[in-house]
Amino acid sequence: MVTPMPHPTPDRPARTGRPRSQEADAAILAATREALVELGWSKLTLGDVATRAGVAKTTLYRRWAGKNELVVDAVAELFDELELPDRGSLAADVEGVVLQFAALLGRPETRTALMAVVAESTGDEALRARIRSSIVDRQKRLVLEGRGRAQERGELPAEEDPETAARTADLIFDVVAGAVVHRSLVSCEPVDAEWAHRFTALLLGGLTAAAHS
Amino acid sequence: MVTPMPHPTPDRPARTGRPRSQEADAAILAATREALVELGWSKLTLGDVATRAGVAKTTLYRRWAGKNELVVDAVAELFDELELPDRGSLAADVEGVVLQFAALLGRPETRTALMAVVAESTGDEALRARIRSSIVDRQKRLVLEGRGRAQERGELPAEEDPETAARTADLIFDVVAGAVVHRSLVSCEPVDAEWAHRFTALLLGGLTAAAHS
Amino acid sequence: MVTPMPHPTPDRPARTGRPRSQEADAAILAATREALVELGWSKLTLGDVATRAGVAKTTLYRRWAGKNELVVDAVAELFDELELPDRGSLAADVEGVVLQFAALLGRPETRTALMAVVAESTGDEALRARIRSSIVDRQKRLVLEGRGRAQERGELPAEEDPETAARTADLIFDVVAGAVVHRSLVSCEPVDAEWAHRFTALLLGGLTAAAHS
Amino acid sequence: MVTPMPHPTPDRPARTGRPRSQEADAAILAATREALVELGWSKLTLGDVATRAGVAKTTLYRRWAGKNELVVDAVAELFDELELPDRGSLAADVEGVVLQFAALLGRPETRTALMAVVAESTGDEALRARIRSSIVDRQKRLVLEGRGRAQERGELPAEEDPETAARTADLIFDVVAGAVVHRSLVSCEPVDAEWAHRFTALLLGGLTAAAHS
DNA sequence: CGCTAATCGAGACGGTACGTCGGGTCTTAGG
DNA sequence: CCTAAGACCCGACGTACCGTCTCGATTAGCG
Repeated sequence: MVTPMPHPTPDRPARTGRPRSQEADAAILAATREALVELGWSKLTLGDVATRAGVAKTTLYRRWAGKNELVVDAVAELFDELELPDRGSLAADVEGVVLQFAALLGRPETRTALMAVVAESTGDEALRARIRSSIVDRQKRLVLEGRGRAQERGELPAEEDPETAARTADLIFDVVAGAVVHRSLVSCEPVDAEWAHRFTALLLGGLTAAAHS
Repeated sequence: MVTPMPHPTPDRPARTGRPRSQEADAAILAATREALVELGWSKLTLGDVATRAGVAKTTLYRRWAGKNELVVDAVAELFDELELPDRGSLAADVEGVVLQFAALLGRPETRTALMAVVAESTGDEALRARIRSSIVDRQKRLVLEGRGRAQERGELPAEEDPETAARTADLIFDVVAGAVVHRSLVSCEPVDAEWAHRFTALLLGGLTAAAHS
Repeated sequence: MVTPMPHPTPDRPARTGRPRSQEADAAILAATREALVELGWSKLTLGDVATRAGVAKTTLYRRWAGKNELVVDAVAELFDELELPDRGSLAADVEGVVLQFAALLGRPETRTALMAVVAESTGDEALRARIRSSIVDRQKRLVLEGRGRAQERGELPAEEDPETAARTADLIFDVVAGAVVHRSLVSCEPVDAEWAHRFTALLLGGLTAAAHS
Repeated sequence: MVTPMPHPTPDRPARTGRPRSQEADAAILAATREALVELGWSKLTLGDVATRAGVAKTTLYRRWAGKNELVVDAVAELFDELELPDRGSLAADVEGVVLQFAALLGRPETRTALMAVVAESTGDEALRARIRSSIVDRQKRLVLEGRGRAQERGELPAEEDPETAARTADLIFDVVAGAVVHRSLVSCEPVDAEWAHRFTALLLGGLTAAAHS
């Protein structure tokens, strides 16, 4: 399957014929999330999603090329909820976003879908790219935003080398996201305020120590 | 499927009837890894595994309750390869194990299977427990071993409170494993010597900073 | 199996969705007869029939509930070939239909299938009814037709009591069909012109004798 | 399968090793009849028969080559029950044996097994021979016995030509057995005293009429 | 207002894999 | 040599989804 009808139709207005139903899209995505919660990834069925959405299977396949694409889209928007409210200090900001992220991963549709699509993507470069652009990379904004805010506050020095800065941001992103995901989904231990505090201390301590070396 | 014959038979010796073939077990696990590499998780078929192993499908179902259980067992032993060779310093040890772990995750059977079974486990407590006991928890030994060695060397102080020590070990484990997995499988960036070095600096810096606070 | 979709749909027109393929039905029934000849009843496989018919197994199961039902339908129409050509006398007509019937039972698909479905039907009232309505009862027409023709010729008197007439017709039917089947399939002796002649003499002699008593 | 261990061991006394259990044979045959009644032919399982008989599958396969052979043996002896008690006249004798035969066919194990093994035999000459020798031909004695008795009584003339006599006996056998089986198993109508009387009248009338021609 | 064309629902289609079951064989330990 | 037990290979079962396809029936915008 190669995305036979790429997706709605961004700019090609399809000026003739019956237009696609907007409600169908919303109903399908909602039904997908609902089914994910109830059934998990592997037992989720496109036919079942169609039934839940009150839609024909054909309608579903006209818009998405398969399970992977559908679930990625259904889950992606959930990740846009993450924000970085200004809590006054870098440490507080980090703890805040860690807890927010953990709360997101605690929701069944998210925890199920995230790992599943990542797993599915290991042999599919196109899917991997879609995940990164739709989900992962969009969250790096949080790191950059947090660093910018900390620099404004004077908690962190302005970086000299932009390349080093980018690499450090990537490192932080992998450490934060990886640790929270691992704690939450693999170790299956709670990401509570206490853990967030200890983790934040470790991270910021490491950053300042690394900066002085 | 309800795990009709949970697994071989550890202590119930099944003293009657033809004994189960030891070679079949080995052939099945090897075939599973081979098929994982070639096909990936979702296209892996138990019938195909049986064929590759030169074994009847029923033989396979006698021993494992399904795809998940089989793959967990097939992959678990790969993780036992990880070791902690003494490289003379804590930093060198950490970098070594990070690179080793990354190399393991770079192998197709591992990268494919690990995320998939974790994903599958989000709605299945029994599977989650099996993964933890067969794969995850066994690697915590590396953290404990590394810390012990560092304490012998005098790089780290002997911990005062055993509970705090355990929590710190868990934290470190989640940070290391999570960061490497995230870097490798989600961000899809290489875990090379340079990244390992930067990560180790961050981790150890954070540890000593946290210890002084 | 509980006849999930009893059969095509005689009067319910199923006005929505893609209509069922007529060609598929014909191909399946033909493939069934072919497979019966080659393999016999017990080695006939629905999967194999589907393959021969160039049809998916599901298509087959959509229409028939199992092997029995399929074979009954596949064989039933063969029995409609039987006719009662006017040979000028009752005796000649009877001999003719006996030989025709024997020829039909000599064909491998018929001889194999008939006994098998009858055997299967001993514990299945629904199947028994299906066989009677699809195969057996339809041949009683031959008895009635032959009697009518003989009465027109004056060979037999018009019956007085319709109930007695019906019972006699049933008796004749059982005697003719039973004797031919038994001779052909159980005793495994040829039903040739000579046997047909002797049998006809016995039957007609008995009828006239019984009529006079 | 070609009867790997022909059958018990008629004259070869197997003078060494543990002797075969006599009780096992009886238990297996009884269990076979029991299972036939409950399950019918096609759902009868050799494993199930073994379990019912309290015997290992191996034991069963050592004695019989398969389902067909086993069932033939299990059913054959039931047919030896048929007798021809002297009722004083040929007509009464015939009616008696017809009713006896119908009663036998009314028993579930008989009705099920008879047709099934006959059906199975259509493509297997060896099985056909086994059935004929074990079941069918043994019943011809009834015809011969009845004729002999009728000749003693003077109801029938002594036959002149032995070949004609044999052919007539075969014809009668096919007509009687066929009609009763067809009435009972195919038409599914009761073989009661009334039907037996009408049938006997037809048969004997036909015989005397044919004899005069 | 009618045409054109893409949409919608429904459901049948050819496939592939599932997990189970029965057949018949083989391999144990024990009688 | 037999027996009970049970694992073995094999092949068919009937089911579930897959992704595609054909239907008749809606909707739009354009002429």
